[in-house]
Parts: sequence; structure tokens; C-alpha cells
Amino acid sequence: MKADALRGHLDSLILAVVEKQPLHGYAIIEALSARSGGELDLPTGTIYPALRRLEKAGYLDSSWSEVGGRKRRTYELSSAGRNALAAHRQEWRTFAKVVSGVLGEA
Amino acid sequence: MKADALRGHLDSLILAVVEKQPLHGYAIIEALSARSGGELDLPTGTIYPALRRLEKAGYLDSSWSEVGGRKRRTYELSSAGRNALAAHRQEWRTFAKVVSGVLGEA
DNA sequence: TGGCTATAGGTAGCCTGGCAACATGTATGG
DNA sequence: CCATACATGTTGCCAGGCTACCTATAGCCA
Repeated sequence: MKADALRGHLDSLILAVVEKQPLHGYAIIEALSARSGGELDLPTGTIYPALRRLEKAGYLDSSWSEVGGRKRRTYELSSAGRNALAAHRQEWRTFAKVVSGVLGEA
Repeated sequence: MKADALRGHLDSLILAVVEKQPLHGYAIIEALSARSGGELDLPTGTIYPALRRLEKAGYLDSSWSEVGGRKRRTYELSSAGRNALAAHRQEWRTFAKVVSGVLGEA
């Protein structure tokens, strides 16, 4: 899958993956891989900046902890993030319908 | 719909729309609008450079004509373009499945 | 006559954001 | 002691969609 196709959809995926439980960056990468059947294998240079962007936008809150001698920064969905996720889901539905429609071959 | 979400998918849409009949740029914009139920209203600054890119890539062939005193540049799908379109359709299916899967709420 | 709209083509340059490459450090197992 | 997994980050490249602009013809209405 052309990784570049992610453009504009990554935020939704991240928000969705931390919806049920807060996760730290590394775990988010693994969760995305797992939830996509291995299709998504996102580099840290993609995820970490995205997380900071989402926190800055007010969609995620982060907190540090230490587990087994390793520092973790755990992100959880804010209420604004929850709203944003709902909006993104709606946008995705529209987008997917439009693209599938134009690609035709229905 | 966030226009920016198109990133990486526009080429597929253009190839799909000229699959059955060759069309000129302006008509492609209208066809995309029509086929998307008005959701897609792409500016010329998006379409024309994309068409040149696709022709340069060997996916489209173009020819000039004059209709009603107006110059038209008509694009048609090459055989390489046909293959590319098929590949894009497959990629889209995978991509859509992945995103829908991660967004969950199935 | 003048002006607006639709039709038709195009370019220059901005800006976003995913990615490659790099840097840092801990824990674990062979 | 070294490789690998775990864990976090930054810098800077670059593709590509968009804004804003430019040119030109045809047709209609006032």
C-alpha cells in the first residue's frame, strides 16, 4: 500500500486507536499494525510528530510514567478529541463513498 | 469534505473518469463533480497539472482539437494507464479496508 | 456597446504533512 | 559484549493539492 495515501487520514487513525484505552507512542504503532492486519507499519518519524500535533490541537492529553525502567508518554483522548474523531469518521464515510463511486467498477 | 484528503488518490479518480471515453480537462472536472454527487469541485490548478503529470508518466495520451472556436486538449487512457488504474483500484480497496477497520465502529 | 457568465487552457509559488535518517537511552537474552 | 526489542524524539526533504493569477472565445442580456 502506498504509504503516502495516508495523508490527511492519519489523525483519524490515531484518535481511533486511543479511543478505548490510553496508549503510549510505541504501543500506538503496534496497535495500528495489529488493527490493520500488518498493513500499517508506521515509522516513528510519522507517529511522534503526529502525536505532538494532536496534543497541541487539544485532541490528546499526555502524561509521563515509567514502566520497567523505561519512560513512557501516554496519550489519551480529550473530549475535543472525541468530537474530532466523530467528525473524522463522518468525513471518512463521505470520502470513501465518493472515491468508491468515482472508481466505479461497482 | 477536506479537500486535502484527496492526496494520493486523485490520479486514480482521473484515470477512472477517462476510462470509458476520452475527455478534455474541463469536462473531467465536470465529470468528477457529477460522478461524486457534487462533492468534488476541483480547481483547475489541481486538475491541469495532474493531467500533465499523468501524461508524462505515460498513463494518458493527449490530442488537440477545436470545438466551437475553443481549443480542447483531450486525454485518453493509454494501455499503461489501464494497468495503473487496475492497480490503483486494488490499492484503494486495501486502503479503504484498512482505514475502515482501524476506525472501527463497524 | 459593454459586461457578465460559461467554456477552455495554463502557470508560479505556498504549505502541509508523511517519511527517511539520525540521535539517545534502557532492558534482555545469547 | 553485542544484538535486538523497547521507547522517545528531531531535522529536513519533497510530493502534490491549492490559491491566485493570466489568457482567450462564445453567447446572452441590458
